[in-house]
Amino acid sequence: MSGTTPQGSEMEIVHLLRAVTVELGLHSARFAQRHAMHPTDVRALIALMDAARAREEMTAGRLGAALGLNSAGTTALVDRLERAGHVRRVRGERDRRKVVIEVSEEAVELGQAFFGPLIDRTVGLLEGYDEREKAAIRGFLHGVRDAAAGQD
Amino acid sequence: MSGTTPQGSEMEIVHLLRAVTVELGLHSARFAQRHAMHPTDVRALIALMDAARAREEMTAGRLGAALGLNSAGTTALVDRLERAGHVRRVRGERDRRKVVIEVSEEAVELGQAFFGPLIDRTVGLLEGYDEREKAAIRGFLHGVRDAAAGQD
DNA sequence: GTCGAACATCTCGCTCAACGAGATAATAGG
DNA sequence: CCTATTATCTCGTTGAGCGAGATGTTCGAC
Repeated sequence: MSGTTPQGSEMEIVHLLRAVTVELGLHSARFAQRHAMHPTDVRALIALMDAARAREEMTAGRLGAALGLNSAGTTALVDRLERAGHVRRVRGERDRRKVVIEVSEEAVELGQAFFGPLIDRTVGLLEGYDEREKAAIRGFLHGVRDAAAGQD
Repeated sequence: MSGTTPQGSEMEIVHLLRAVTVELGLHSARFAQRHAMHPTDVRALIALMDAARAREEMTAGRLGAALGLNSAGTTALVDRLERAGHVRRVRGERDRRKVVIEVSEEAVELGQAFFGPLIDRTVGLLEGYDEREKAAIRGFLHGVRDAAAGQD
């Protein structure tokens, strides 16, 4: 932050954005460590809860693909989560080759207890802004997401 | 998941923020994979470049602490980075127990080539907003960072 | 109906990042 | 100098994730 940048205002926000991603990552890491899980396990639970909210069935294969794991790694991941009681394996009804992964109630509550307060505080922050300001925040985040996703 | 959402507008931004952190994480992962590095190696290089920009010497011990590695892991990390030519070990002049880690020019250029365009696009985005909107973005990011850092 | 190809998941053996414990080397204080 | 302290490295182990291949399931062709 020592003023060597020509446009300090913009770069300050860039660094702030990076700081936010770092802090959110550390927050997830704390959740992982507190519950004796690995970062991958947390990402898996988040993916599973997202799927549940979208009323989509998440199979072992889809989960592995979403996390960038191969079949062996996915099996080990689901083994770990199942052993810890965070998920259940359910053989697909329609297609019995599939293994549908269901998040346990206990894991959902764990996640809400840990991430809920952060979400509430963020929503609280947003309520302090008017529509034009919120539109700016929304537009900026949208743009950054697309810039990061589109880049090569 | 939908326990506290009477207002969709705020939750949309919360999800957008999470999407941004996911995309930025994937962007770093692409950088790591393309250069045959691990996520930890990328985090290490970023920490080293931050230190360099702040004109601070980064020693092996401080680097390990910043990344949450113990001494053995830190040694292995620096070994990897040195073998790949991304950093150099330099024995401390004043205190010869210390090992100062310096980032190679080549690694700096690698990082700029990959992250520079994204930063430029982000700055470009920001230039489209007026001061009040930028203040809102800055304030929001600031608040989220503190909320994530302060929690528990 | 039965056969074989395609598919979804699991098992086995391996590699390598990170850990714990302890060794080695250098500084500072009495 | 001799001891406590600090900084880094070495050794042996653990465990997540990979590649290859085994097992069980569906579906179309005949």
